[in-house]
Amino acid sequence: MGKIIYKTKQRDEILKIFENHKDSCFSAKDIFGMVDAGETTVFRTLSSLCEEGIIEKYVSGTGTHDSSCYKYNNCNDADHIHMMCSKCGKLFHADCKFIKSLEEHFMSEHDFSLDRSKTVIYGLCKDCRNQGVNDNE
Amino acid sequence: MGKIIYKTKQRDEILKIFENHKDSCFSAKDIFGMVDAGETTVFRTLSSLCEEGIIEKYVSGTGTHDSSCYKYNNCNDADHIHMMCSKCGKLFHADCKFIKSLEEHFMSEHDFSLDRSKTVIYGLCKDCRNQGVNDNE
DNA sequence: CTAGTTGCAAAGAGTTTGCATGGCG
DNA sequence: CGCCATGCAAACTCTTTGCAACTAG
Repeated sequence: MGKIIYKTKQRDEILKIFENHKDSCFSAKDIFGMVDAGETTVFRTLSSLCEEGIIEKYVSGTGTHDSSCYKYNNCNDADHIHMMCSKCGKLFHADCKFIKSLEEHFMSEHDFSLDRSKTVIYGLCKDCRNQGVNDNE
Repeated sequence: MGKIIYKTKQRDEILKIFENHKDSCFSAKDIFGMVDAGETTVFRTLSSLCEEGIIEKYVSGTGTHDSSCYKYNNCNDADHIHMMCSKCGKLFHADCKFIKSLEEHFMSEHDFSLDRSKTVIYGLCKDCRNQGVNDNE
């Protein structure tokens, strides 16, 4: 059957970071800088945690060298979806009942079962819109 | 003022691919394999076309080696949003009025101006759901 | 002729793999 | 003690940059 997961210092440290910041996104590099573990271990542990469903992998298309980011998966019970500002890169929660009807719409009208944890709505957040700055880059 | 865009064989070939497959996504590598142009040129042309708003850049978080993909931008006049199946990777259109209210909701309730062309809804398409196969990878 | 374009080669960032060592169960 | 985890170094993928030759306007 499946492999046994060992409890090690490195895995523990990494896991704690996500548990203590359930709403934050971290890149592999972020994590690497925060724990006492090798790069390889960080990547491998992140992969494992993803497979185990404990964290979720996201892709941010903001910069030139885009790196994946990882976040604690507390979407199981919450009715929210993520919004990412394409300008500042911040991640927000749409934590409301509307999401329910969103899912229902996609299911009934488009035969598509929306995956709340994978979907990210892109756009501009309030602050970035108010700044009105239109820097093309 | 802005730079003049030259009409070259390479740019032309690349552009034609997108125009002839307005609903398909291509990675830089795909394009590279389809035209007679150097890798650098492909990347640079794709960037240019993005800046000009002719195509759009997407990020696909499906595999291990994630590469960006590019698609013709026919979103200017259409009221649709994209749905990508996390299993088969196919891209669908949600081409309906609901999107309007979706945008309105995010704006009024969350102060977030949704970017239709960047946003991709992830989930499972009809076919993949019906197959019922739950392959973990 | 001039400014934008091409493409090779090389650099660069992010991520994965090979392999020997180390540690949990 | 066996199997999984660790981490260094090296490989690999995707993308960008430098630079000299080229070409559209």
